[in-house]
Amino acid sequence: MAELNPTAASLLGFLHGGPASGYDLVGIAEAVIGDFWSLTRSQVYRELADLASRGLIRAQPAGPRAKRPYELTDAGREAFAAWIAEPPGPEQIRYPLLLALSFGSLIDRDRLLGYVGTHRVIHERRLAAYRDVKAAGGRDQYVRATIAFGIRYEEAVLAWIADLPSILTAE
Amino acid sequence: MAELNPTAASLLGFLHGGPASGYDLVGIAEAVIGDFWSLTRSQVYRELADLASRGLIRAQPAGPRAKRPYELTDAGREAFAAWIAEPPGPEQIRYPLLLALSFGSLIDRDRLLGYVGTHRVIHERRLAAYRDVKAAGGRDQYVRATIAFGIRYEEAVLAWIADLPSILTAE
DNA sequence: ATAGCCATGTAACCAGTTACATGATTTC
DNA sequence: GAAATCATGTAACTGGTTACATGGCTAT
Repeated sequence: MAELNPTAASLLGFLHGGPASGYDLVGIAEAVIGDFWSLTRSQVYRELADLASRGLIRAQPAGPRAKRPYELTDAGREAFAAWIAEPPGPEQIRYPLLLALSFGSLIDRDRLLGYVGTHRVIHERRLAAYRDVKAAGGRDQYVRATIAFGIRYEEAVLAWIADLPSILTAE
Repeated sequence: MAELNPTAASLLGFLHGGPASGYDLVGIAEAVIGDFWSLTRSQVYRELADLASRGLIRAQPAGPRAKRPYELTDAGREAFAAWIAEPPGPEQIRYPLLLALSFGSLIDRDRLLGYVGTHRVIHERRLAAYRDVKAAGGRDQYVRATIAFGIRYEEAVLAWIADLPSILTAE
């Protein structure tokens, strides 16, 4: 039995909450893990087709608008359990702003600072949004834990941006 | 003229420092941008072949061990300038530990805490390594700025991990 | 009835990873 | 002359993105 990739595994994870269609799953995934695990519609449909062909999920009779909910099978539950029993790998960060910054000596200084300013606004908004979610309370403790990560992360980025002038004007 | 992808663009960026072979570039990239922009050998050789076919770089006569250094062409310099003049996109984070945590209700609690502990050690080591680099000083201000990011980031992750028990024992 | 959104999916491409394969040079 | 390592690259696959295409349902 081939291994699950994390994206497929997360679909199985969400199906523990009951049957859902591809469309539903895209929405759930964006809301719950979208901040640190991106996925696209195409990918979801492809993985669902693959999971179904491997017997890990089963299509239910189509509902209105050809909505095709999938349900977990016992094999799917087992495959998820096997996946989650493996230690999670290291995180991957790809940050184009840092890439641009690495080549700071080849960029016009004002342009570079403009990029940083744009990102500062983005991170301020995200931090505010996370704080709103946190203040609203609710959700399960695990989702709250991921939001706590988001808050720490955004705070760190903003602190770093605040530090930048003193790093970049030196010399 | 098709756009450059960030990986190809970074190769052009490094070639501003003088001719370098694929092997050299892998080493430089890992050292300078590896913490927030991963790339593999295969990718580098493929991008170099592509850049050469587009006239953005030019192979120099091979040295010992078939070492084939490439140099920037004027067109390459222009292409890099055009790339860097575009605002950098949003960062992408893919963090399997957060994914596992999202499904915390489906995991044995001790196992989950074990995963977190493993990552705490990893982040502690990385933070220490960044601080060593910082203390050693030197390098250009832009590289120092990316290291400052790394320090802020690792500190944030560790602070979050320290918070976790209070988030997860509630309820 | 028609406009807008819901919901599905396919196709083509591009980027990233892993595994394989080879030969030259240096060091002992 | 053997072992280690430097340096190159190819092949095959997997995963991720973008663009395209279609039709059903709902609200007005």
